[in-house]
Amino acid sequence: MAEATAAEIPPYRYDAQLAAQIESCWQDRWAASAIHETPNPVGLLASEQDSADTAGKLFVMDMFPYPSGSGLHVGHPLGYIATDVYVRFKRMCGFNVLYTMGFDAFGLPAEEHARQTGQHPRANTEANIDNMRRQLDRLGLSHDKRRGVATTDVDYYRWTQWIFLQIFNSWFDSDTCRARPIAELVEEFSNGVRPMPDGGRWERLSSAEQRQLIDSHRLAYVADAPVNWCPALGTVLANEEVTNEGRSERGNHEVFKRPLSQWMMRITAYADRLLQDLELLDWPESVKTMQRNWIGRSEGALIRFATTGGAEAPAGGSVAPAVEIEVFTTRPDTLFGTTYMALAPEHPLVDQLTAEAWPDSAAESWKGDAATPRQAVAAYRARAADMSDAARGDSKTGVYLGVNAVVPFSNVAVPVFIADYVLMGYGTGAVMGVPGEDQRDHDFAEAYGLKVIRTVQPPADHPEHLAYTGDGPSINSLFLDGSNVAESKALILQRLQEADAGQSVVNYRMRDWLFSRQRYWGEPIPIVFDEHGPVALPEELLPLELPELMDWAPRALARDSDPEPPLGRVNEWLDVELDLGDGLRRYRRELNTMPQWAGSCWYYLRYLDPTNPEVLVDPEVESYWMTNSTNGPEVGLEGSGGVDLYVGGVEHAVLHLLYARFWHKVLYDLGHVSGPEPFKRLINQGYIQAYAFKDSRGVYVPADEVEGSVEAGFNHQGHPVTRELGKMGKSLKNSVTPDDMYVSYGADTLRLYEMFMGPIDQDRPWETRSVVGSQRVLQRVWRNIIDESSGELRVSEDPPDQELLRLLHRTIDAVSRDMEAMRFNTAIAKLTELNNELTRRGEPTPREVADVLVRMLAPLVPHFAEELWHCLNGADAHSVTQAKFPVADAGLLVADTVEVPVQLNGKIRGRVTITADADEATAVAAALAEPNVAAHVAGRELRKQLYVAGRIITLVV
RNA sequence: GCCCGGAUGGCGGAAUUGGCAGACGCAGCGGACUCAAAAUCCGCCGCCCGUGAGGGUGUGAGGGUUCGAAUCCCUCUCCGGGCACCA
Repeated sequence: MAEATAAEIPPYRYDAQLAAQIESCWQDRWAASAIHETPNPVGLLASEQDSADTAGKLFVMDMFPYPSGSGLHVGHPLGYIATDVYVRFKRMCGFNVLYTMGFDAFGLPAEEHARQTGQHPRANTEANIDNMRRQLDRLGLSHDKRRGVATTDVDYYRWTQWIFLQIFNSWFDSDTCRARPIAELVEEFSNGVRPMPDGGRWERLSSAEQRQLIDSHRLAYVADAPVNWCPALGTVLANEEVTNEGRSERGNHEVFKRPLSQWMMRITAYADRLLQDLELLDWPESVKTMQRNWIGRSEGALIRFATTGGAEAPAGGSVAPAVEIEVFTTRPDTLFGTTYMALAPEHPLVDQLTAEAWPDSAAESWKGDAATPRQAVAAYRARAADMSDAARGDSKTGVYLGVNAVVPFSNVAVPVFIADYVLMGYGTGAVMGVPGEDQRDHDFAEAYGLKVIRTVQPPADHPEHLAYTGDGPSINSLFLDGSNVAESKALILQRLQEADAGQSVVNYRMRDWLFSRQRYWGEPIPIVFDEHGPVALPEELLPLELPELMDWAPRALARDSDPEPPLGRVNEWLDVELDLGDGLRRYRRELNTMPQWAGSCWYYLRYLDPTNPEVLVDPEVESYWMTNSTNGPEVGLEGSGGVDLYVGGVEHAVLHLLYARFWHKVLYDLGHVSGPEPFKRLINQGYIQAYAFKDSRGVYVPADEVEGSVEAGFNHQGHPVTRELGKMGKSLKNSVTPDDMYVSYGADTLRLYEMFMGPIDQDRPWETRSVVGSQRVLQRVWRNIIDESSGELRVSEDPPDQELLRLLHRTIDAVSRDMEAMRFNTAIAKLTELNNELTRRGEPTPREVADVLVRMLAPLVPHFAEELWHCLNGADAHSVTQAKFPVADAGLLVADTVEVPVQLNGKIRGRVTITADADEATAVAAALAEPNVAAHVAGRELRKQLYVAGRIITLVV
């Protein structure tokens, strides 16, 4: 059978076998000649050769992958292929392009996978990286291999720790709105330039108090806060890592709020800058919107309410100081519609406020069936604590504290409740209940029989049972009456300020970033503790290496257990004797590690100067690659700096991309980078989807074992199954691996197919049976240049005729523009059209055409093009990588004559061929002479005529 | 509920942003070559009427602007994504 096959298939046909030979041959030669290595302007990676003739620099990146170990499917490399095609194109246009790929190897995914396979995370991670490298190398990606860092490299995380120390040793100066070294804060406090928060004097504080004050200003700080504890993962999680349903983003496990002492990053200090600087970025609008929503800026007012009644004076004390409740509201204009007050159950004032006994005014429904307010509060709190945030969702419940609050100006007393629907985490954890203008408050008021006072006049047809949130004149509002919402807001704010009862304020939804993880596989935090708190390790002690632990798995997996960092199991590591300036002393190490996001916050910077032992990145190298003002005609986006093009999945819209922007801004403030933003242009590549099949029980069956068709129905081992479209992956049993495609078609065919499937940012369904189309295209190109049976060139030395030459240059023009705009699907279509014309002619291809065609194909199918390039130019020729991308001859783009459609009363009635520079009269005359047009005009009077040059002739009769 | 995207042949998609709807590919149909099949090459391929030339109709639905609308405006339907007691 093998013989028969060999006899039938021409020996030099471009098939999977030949493709594999070509691909491995050229990959070896490219590697040997270091052809993809990109020089830096200075430093260890500078080149001796002068590279002055380049068109400029370009820094292109993919979001680096987690080496998760289950290997790649064909959906993973979509973005990588796209960047590689673009990078190769730009190199051929003369750009000095930085392009490489690293691995995000610390963190939960890698450790969870290691846990499942039982291997040590380091061994597992290294094996996974090797496997992924092999799969990716096979695609022929033109990475500069010298620059591909892994976040788990000691040489890399040494600098992650260094950045942590930079952040720890900084504070946010809200006057200048930027981070400054902590030493400057100490200086300002001690020399009196900056007033102390409590009005005291720096020298009067003990050294422990001084440290406490300073520590409370740091951008990285330890705080006791309610955090997201995920027992199943054995760690706490950032808000960004918890889903709306109150479960872990990774693994979908239960998450509970519990107070713990944890490392936090003061990202909230940067909320406004993170928001404003989005304007500088060329990012998808949807990602910007997600970040805006996450930051959640809202303008409103803080209003203070006095309270009456309530708890008696503390034992032994005199009179209890008047307790004030502070609320945040975006609608201060509705103040006089306040008919109750509601606090979060966890609100710190609740204990002070709660009365000993129910006052006479208390309605039965407010008491929660309890004998005293304290009992009611205790019962209600116990119930609330047991529920996740999400579960607290739907109900509108609460209990009365037995105490009243007083509305400023009107002096109306309103009852104070604690209520589920008020969240401690937003605003002040207390709201003024305004049933007239807020639907949630309206629901609550209805449930507890509270009054509804409208303070904005609703339209006549507004239903009685609904809150009115629109604009209108204020009513029932004393001095606000008659003003509209905006006017009333301004007016009440002014009066509140004068009365010292409130002020305008900006509130954010975003919280500080919880930075500790009770996990082994992460960067150790370079901090030790003495009896007063955290002490930074000096830079000389970096890297602080992660100890090799055999017993690394998390243990605390029960719901009520406490987090237990694995690093605490190593006694000799836990306690350490150091001389940090005060002589040799014992310290206790920080046992938590950094979250998965730490390493990915700055890897793009290390790509620039990966081997620099002195600094994170040489400033000259950094500003060379990260300044993009000279590059591209974009208006209004200059000055952000950053990676020229960043491609990755939309799933990182708020996590990685927000954290990285935050770190970059801190580094910018401290003078370590030259611009305020890390990624100037962002593209989210779409997902590759695939059909998945379910049997009658609803269980997924392997998609590659399913037979049948849409018409005939699908079946698996004789049983009918149903088809659906979903994300490719193990869970849907619908993965197709690149390795499968390499065996059947070769890497270049896979590249071409993935780029041809559709626009880069669109989801698209994978169809293995369509891949053959891309292979056939390459086979036809091959046949137009190489004789399949002899392997000889099929190229003529004659110049192409005018018609072919014009087609060639039209193709160059269109393909260049498509490549620049990353519209690879249409670029491929146009190349296919040109090649189809060559096939149609059936003659040997003119060398000039073959040469240009091969160069245009080189970015898309680099091995294939390299092979043909050397067939055309001899084995000793330089690489097609170093050839110039063809430039269209403008003179050949305009034809002498054009065929123009004729539109009569809105319908196309024919086509006429006229000279390209014909005027309207000539064009219309030609149109009227066209038989079919003439027949339709049939003597009627021409009412209107129009000629859009080269496009259309429009006639109206 | 709010905010973004989408919807074009049997399928993936194209249309220079208001100017020939369906490029290119898959699938399908017909032909050439072949003893035959595969491969290759040539042709057809939205729907309806017509032998044909051609005519009608057609870009989720309805309306509008325009000489001209897949593209702009209004109303609606469906699909995908994000946010959601955020005071």
